[in-house]
Amino acid sequence: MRLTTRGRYAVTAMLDLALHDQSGPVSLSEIAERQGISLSYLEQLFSRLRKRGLVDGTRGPGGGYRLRKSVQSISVADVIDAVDETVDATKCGGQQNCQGEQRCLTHDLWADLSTQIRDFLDNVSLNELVAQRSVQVVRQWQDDRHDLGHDTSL
Amino acid sequence: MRLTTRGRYAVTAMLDLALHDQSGPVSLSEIAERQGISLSYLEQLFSRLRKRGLVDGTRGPGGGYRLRKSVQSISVADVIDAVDETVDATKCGGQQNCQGEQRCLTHDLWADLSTQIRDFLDNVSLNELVAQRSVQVVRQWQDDRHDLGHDTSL
DNA sequence: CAATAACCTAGCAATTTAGTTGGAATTGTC
DNA sequence: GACAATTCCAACTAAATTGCTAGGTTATTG
Repeated sequence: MRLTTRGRYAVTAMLDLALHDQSGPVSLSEIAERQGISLSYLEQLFSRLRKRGLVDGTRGPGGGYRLRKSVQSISVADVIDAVDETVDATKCGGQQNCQGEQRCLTHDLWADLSTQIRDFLDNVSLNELVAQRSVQVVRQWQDDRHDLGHDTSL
Repeated sequence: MRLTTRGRYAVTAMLDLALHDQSGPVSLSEIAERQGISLSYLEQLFSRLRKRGLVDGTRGPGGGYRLRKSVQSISVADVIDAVDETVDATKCGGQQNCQGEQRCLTHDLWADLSTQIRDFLDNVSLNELVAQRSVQVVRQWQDDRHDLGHDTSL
């Protein structure tokens, strides 16, 4: 199945955006610094997020990205789908041609698992993440750290 | 996370074993043929399964593998654990050092998801798979096909 | 015009994966 | 005892993927 660092990075970056876009667009370099993700890699991720209509980008000084939809209406599954084509535990992508032209013995098992994962991720929205205490704690830490000179070792 | 073809192959092979070991040891070449998995690759997988105590191997003509425990007591999670070290959606493996020395923003999300997946796979045992109608259908198909000359195109 | 930032394309080093190759060592059968 | 079947074992490989870099261009602000 396909649930990799790329998806994790995308969700983390989107959450960072959700936490900071009240005061206007958030630039990728801010996110890169706060979340410890390479800028160019973020650009690639946000290119996909933009094409999926999850964010809007504005160029030039003071520019950056904003969420296009409300935090309630963006699920973690939306974000992962945007960057990581499939969240599917079957080999065949649900096509039932896992072995030759036949379904493999365990097709249904993987199909069921995929459904479980999808249900879970569909039902977590960005605003639920924002509301989590653990997220707020980390957020505080990160904001403090990057308001001062950002010379903490990494 | 780590839930790849290797784990799928291992579960499929173990299920094949569960379906056929009433009549004595099952050789890997049988499984390879029935399930369309490379023999040498199966050998590598069964080496791990054996080290984890899930199967017993006997050499020589008429030899092969048998389940070491009952089908009730082997879960899908057991099998995947044996071949694919981690089923963990976090980057840090639960260590909370996902970003520098800090937890990343979304640590808890991935930890929760990992728990969900693990619960699901823990609660599916080989005998439940054996009992599934869809498995029996495919089994019938595969057995018929390989009892006759196995010249069906692949 | 200069700086900032999104946007775009190509490539790359490392890792992982599924598989191959080439062999032992063990055991049943003739 | 020869031989074949089979597990067992180690090293290698081709292909894909991943996270990232390099090197631009376009648009916008001041």
